Amino acid sequence: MSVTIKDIARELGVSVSTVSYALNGGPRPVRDDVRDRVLATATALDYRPNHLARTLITGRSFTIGVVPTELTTNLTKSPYFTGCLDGIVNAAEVLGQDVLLYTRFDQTSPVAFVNALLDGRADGLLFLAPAVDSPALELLAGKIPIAIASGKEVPDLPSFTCDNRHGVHQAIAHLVGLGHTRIGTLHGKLHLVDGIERLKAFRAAMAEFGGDLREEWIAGGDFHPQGGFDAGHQMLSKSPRPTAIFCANDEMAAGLVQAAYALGLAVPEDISIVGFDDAPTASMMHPSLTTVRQPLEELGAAAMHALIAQINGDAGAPHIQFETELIIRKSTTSPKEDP
Amino acid sequence: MSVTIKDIARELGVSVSTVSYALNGGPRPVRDDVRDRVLATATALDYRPNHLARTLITGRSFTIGVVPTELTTNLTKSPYFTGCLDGIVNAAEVLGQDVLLYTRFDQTSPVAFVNALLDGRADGLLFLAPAVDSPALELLAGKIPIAIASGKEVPDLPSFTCDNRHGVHQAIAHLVGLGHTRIGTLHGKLHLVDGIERLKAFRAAMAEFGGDLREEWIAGGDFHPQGGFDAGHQMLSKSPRPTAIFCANDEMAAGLVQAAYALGLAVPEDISIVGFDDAPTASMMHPSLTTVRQPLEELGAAAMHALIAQINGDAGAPHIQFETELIIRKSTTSPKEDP
DNA sequence: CTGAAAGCGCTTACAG
DNA sequence: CTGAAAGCGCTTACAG
Repeated sequence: MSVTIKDIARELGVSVSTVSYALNGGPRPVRDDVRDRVLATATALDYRPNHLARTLITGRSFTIGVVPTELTTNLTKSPYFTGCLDGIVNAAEVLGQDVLLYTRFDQTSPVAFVNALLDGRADGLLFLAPAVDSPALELLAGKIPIAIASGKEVPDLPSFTCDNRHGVHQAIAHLVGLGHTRIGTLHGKLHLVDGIERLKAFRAAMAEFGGDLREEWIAGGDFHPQGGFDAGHQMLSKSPRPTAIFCANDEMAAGLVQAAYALGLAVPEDISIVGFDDAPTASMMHPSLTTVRQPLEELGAAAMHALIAQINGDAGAPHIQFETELIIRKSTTSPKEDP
Repeated sequence: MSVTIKDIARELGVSVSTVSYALNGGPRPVRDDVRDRVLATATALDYRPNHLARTLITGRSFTIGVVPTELTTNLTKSPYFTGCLDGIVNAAEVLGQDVLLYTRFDQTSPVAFVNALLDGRADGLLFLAPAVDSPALELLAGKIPIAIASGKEVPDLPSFTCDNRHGVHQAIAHLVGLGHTRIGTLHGKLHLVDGIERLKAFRAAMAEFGGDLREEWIAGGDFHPQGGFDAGHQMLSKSPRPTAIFCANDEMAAGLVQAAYALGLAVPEDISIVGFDDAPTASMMHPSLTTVRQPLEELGAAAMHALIAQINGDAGAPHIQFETELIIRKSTTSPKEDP
């Protein structure tokens, strides 16, 4: 039904190999006039190469599969996801790769999941914040090139994260510097590396600075705005409440700000709030959000480059931690004097 | 190198057709014990079906290609894009489709571009805000199922937009109702339908309401925050300046707010600002943004469903306009009395 | 420089 | 219920 190299070959009375080599410009030489006629006929017949057939033979699809954590609804609403994807897509263009989003997740079995990822369409897989307990990475390792963004380190697989420990330390040091001692945290999902590490780093920093660490000032917000609102609302309703709260991402911080407002609290006067990521919204919120910036685009792009390097046979599986940067805005100030 | 149905057939001493039918559960019946042995052997050998080979024969990839307007850097930073993509991805999961992002654009020739999109990997193409002068749609029509989001209507192709005319009318009516007569606009890209229609609707509404329409209060902002800042800064520096500005999207509105602040103007006291889209940032900005909401997720999802219907042979190419909704927030108020 | 042929991993008529 | 074979549209040794 669609035009193939066979049609061109028949039309011209040459072999399909000649057509193939002419179309590809090599590697076998083709007589100039033959090549010209092949090209002209291809255009005349409106020939279009079939990427599938070529990939089936060459084993290269020039397509990278992106595997998000899990398909929660509104995946693309996540600033983490879009930030990384941005870097990935930009790098993909430079590297001549297309991006296949694996949006279907067969939760019934890891095997089905893994099979779906190994169906031949992608030359490599880029995992975005994989769950630490996901068996997928182990099942996949060695079977296809893989790079990991914001996941746990796996031997022989390149991985890219931000320096969570240092980032959280910057945030807590900032709050302590402002005079806070009663500091709480809204942590993220604890099956994700970023969730685990930021909570751990929070505890470590509080211990280091001798802050007033109370378990009721530690709550989970699932990395989502609503979770931040709910957990924050509960934490701020208690007495005594913290004078500052570190949130493991900006989305929870946004929810927390709303919770504070709902309780009639002023931000930052009554409660200082720090986020993480420096999502696009952070600078536009009211008040603008003090946050720990991680370079998500660079992270996604670096993972993409490492993946392509791996596909091309370049050895090396770097584990890179990107530096974080504390961005001080208007959501933090010194605590009020105790009454 | 990887395990194929041939390996299973050889292992069991049956034909590849039997293996194929057993694996697929039909359509040809396979004796129960044979089927069980095939399945067991497939698992034992760690067999994984090759999606490419199957697609090559069946002509169905269960993959939809998403074609963004153009690959500007930071594509995924656009709330329009992520909003639509969100709906697309959600619908894709429901419909059992994967999403291929066409990120490489061969700007050198429309033919090369079209060929890339017709390479066999996608069963259908979903265009996001295609340029009105792009030859791609005409070249592609009839060769592959297509659905269009926020593009111009093409006969026989399903298309989905919001009701730009009514949306802009709502915005201007709101401003006029507040007492504004000196109203300007920051328009978007004029090679996109949304850009064209919103500007046209602005002129129409101003004519209808008898507002003070001046050409120097009409400027282009390219749909980007920086463009909104630049064009807004210039417009607000002039004298007389408008008391209200309608922006063709929220990103430009955000830039315009910054421009107003940079000039020492208060929002909304000195200048009322209305956006379009109701992007996630709109409610979090300071001041929160009055804007015309269009249901981007629904729009993306509807386009996806129409595309799949088309692939499945269901006739009909609906041209649907989604209703807009005016969301009144804090960036608009009555103009100050003239001094 | 060129052609005939094998083969990538599948599906599916065709013939029992 | 099953096997042998053709074929999807390509690339690439093999043999001139």
